[in-house]
Amino acid sequence: MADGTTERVRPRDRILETAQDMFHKHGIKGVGVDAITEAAGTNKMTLYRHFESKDDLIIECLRATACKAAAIWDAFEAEYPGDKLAQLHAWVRKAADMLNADSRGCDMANAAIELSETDHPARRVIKELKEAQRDRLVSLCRDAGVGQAELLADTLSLLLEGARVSMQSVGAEGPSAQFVRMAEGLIASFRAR
Amino acid sequence: MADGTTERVRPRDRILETAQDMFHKHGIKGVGVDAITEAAGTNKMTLYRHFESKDDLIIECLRATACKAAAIWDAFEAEYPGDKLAQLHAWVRKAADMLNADSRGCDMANAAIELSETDHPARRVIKELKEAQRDRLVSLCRDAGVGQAELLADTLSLLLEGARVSMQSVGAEGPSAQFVRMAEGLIASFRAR
DNA sequence: CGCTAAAGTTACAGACCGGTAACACCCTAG
DNA sequence: CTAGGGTGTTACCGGTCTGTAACTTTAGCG
Repeated sequence: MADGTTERVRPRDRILETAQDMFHKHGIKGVGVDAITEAAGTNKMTLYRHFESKDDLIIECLRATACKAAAIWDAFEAEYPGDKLAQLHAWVRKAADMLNADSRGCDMANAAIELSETDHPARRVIKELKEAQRDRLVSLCRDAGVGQAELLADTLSLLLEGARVSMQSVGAEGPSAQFVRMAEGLIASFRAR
Repeated sequence: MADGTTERVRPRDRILETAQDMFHKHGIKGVGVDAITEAAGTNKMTLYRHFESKDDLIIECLRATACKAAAIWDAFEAEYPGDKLAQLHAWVRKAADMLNADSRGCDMANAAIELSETDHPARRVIKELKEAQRDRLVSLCRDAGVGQAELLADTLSLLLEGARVSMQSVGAEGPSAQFVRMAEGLIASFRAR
């Protein structure tokens, strides 16, 4: 303990990272600020000096995860520069990898379900970030030369979203196990016409 | 108030009905037993005389909603006796209707997300009930004479599950708006081969 | 009527929650 | 060396949560 990694990083970043991880694993309402600060090696006062409230922390966490997701998208472009179809297949592969590696699904979708209050401040952020991801997938499908790009993108979106939640209800051996086959079949089908 | 409807129904059933409704609207962790009993026109002691714990109440609520879902399935058979393909299309229509009528999604999926503890007693019930629904959809697809019935059923499952959660994150104008077109397209595509 | 079982009432225990106040500390910039 | 901002510590507030105890009231039924 007391290693450089833990000590050098600013408390705010440690809190943000820890909160992301704990919200993801245990859900937002399943984690209290005390548990977060303790796991982050700090205390509640420091948290409230950097974040207005727990709701504010939640929002910052969602923005942070959205940033990480954007970095993954950028990696597709870096790996297959200009080849949008290859990037689309990479998206399918990456989505499947993340399904297998983690069974707690999408933080934003989970948050939307947990925070049922329609006027919760996090809701508009969730919608905004999810719409950005949707736009990105639509663009990818369109630039890959697929007809009805929006319909394909939306179908893939729902498939992935469904796979992530199905994982949590029926488990990994359920319908989500066929995600890659479904997605690839859809892409092929949309390209054929 | 104090009308026959409220008074005649046994407290246990009133609690069960009210809890289902409130869990659905506000989430499981978003509503306490006090609020449930008050809304049900009774009190906490009576609740705990009929249910061992809140977890027990949760499980009974999930079983009750599964029963209601089963009744909807039975209605398909009653409306199109023997015509499995018509029943499959009725399933799509009904799913879309429920998407439009209510934006809080599937109680079982929501519960699975909210109750992140892997050993929560409700988890095995959720899995069991979801698997039963999956089996039913697979049978319907198979009996409708569709090749690769399991794959079609699983794809439709994920699409619907995704639509229900997408509804809660991006809203009704998001990808879920295309659910019927996607589902019908898939059925047609699977039947064509 | 009178008995009994179910239901209502009140109060409480013990834990946890988000959030704040007051104060001591330490590290670094000047 | 010193001043000051960031951080840690402790204690606390008011509220909510699940669950229980003891007692009173009500309702059905022979």
